[in-house]
Amino acid sequence: MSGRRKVANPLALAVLACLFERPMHPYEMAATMRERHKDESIKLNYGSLYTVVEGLARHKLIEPQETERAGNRPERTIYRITDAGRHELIDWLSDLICNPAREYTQFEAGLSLLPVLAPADAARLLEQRCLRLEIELAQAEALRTLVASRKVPRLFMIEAEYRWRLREAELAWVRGLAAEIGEGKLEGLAEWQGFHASGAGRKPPDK
Amino acid sequence: MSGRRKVANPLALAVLACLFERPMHPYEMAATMRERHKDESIKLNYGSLYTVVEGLARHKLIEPQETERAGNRPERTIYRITDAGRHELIDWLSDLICNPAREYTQFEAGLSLLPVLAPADAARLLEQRCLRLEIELAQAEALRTLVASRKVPRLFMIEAEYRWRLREAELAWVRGLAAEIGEGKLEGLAEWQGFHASGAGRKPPDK
DNA sequence: GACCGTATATTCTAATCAGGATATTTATAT
DNA sequence: ATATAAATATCCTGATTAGAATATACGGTC
Repeated sequence: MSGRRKVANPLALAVLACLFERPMHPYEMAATMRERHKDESIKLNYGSLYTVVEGLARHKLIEPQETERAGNRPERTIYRITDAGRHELIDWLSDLICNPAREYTQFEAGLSLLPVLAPADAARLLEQRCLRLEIELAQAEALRTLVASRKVPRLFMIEAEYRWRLREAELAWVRGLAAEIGEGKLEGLAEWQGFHASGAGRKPPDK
Repeated sequence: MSGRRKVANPLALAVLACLFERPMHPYEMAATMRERHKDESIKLNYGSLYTVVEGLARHKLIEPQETERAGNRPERTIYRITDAGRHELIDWLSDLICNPAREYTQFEAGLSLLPVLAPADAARLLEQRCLRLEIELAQAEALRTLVASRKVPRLFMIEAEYRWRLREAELAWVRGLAAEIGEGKLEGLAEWQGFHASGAGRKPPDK
């Protein structure tokens, strides 16, 4: 659970996890992550993947095993994990699991500036969000069914389950907030309205 | 609710919000955000702040109003928001509020790779997380009291309330998961254990 | 057999970002 | 009086990152 990591991108963790299983070339790692839907939890794009692999190799957490080519395709380098890499993987992963980290989400950023919007607009937008969250959750239902039918073991979709739970909690809370504003019950609503009625944010007259 | 923004860093949104109130120089924006605890929801550091302000000015969303110096301190530039900037602020903020965005959190990344850890270790780490979440929530209690005492209107801490709610939901879920693993009730646990008992992740013998 | 879309595989580049360096002023303690 | 710390204010630079560009192969269809 050491200090700052040499390679900090979570994608690097996914790379280590792939190579923990068996040696692969980068493109195959990407394919593996996609197939297992890990790219929904860890941002994956090729630009970053190759940079991250390079970084891991530079720090000896992984190393090239061989380069080969199939037919006339571009040559590809197969990497394997090192002992240091295995250690880093476990250490890093343990860290992520046991230490709640400060995260900066888009919605929280938006909420923190909510007073900028007029109360009525805010209420309408929050209701919109509820609708969209409901749609999202309905779509997730399909995946739930998949797990329930034992086609995919729950363990392998545990991160999706976590995401749903948080979305549900979010929905419940946002619904409440939208209602409170809509029904005029939020503390401080009068001031908020007053602030906007008195022309906040309009272009100030050039004196 | 347009496509990709010219300046995408949420800090830029905070800058626009500050200038929506009144003209300021960058350092004052930072001080304002800190004072209002907005830096807990929007990542703030000086390096980014000045870059972002420059970007906003380049795109005419804000513009320098005057430069002044107090005593012998570095000269400072006071910016004001433009009409385009006011529009962008409302548009962007509305977008954040009404569209649930895909977020990549550290914990979700960790969860998605949970099978890499041995079940017993995973359970222990998840319990650890619960303890730390409890501490976090206990500390937040102080802020709750502040709001309850009407020193700070609820509206101005609404983002913190949201964060607590999600943390509470997380705690409940993680507790459940840790218990299921600990008590051997998780579906697929036997396979997971077997996988680790059979030497997964140990250095493969060089044949 | 010519065409088109998708899969295989990597590299390049422009832009963004975080962290620290810099330099002065004011407040506090010695 | 002097040292030290904290606040004021900005800028620089290396590292990271995302998106696009590149190039070949394969599988199906008209």
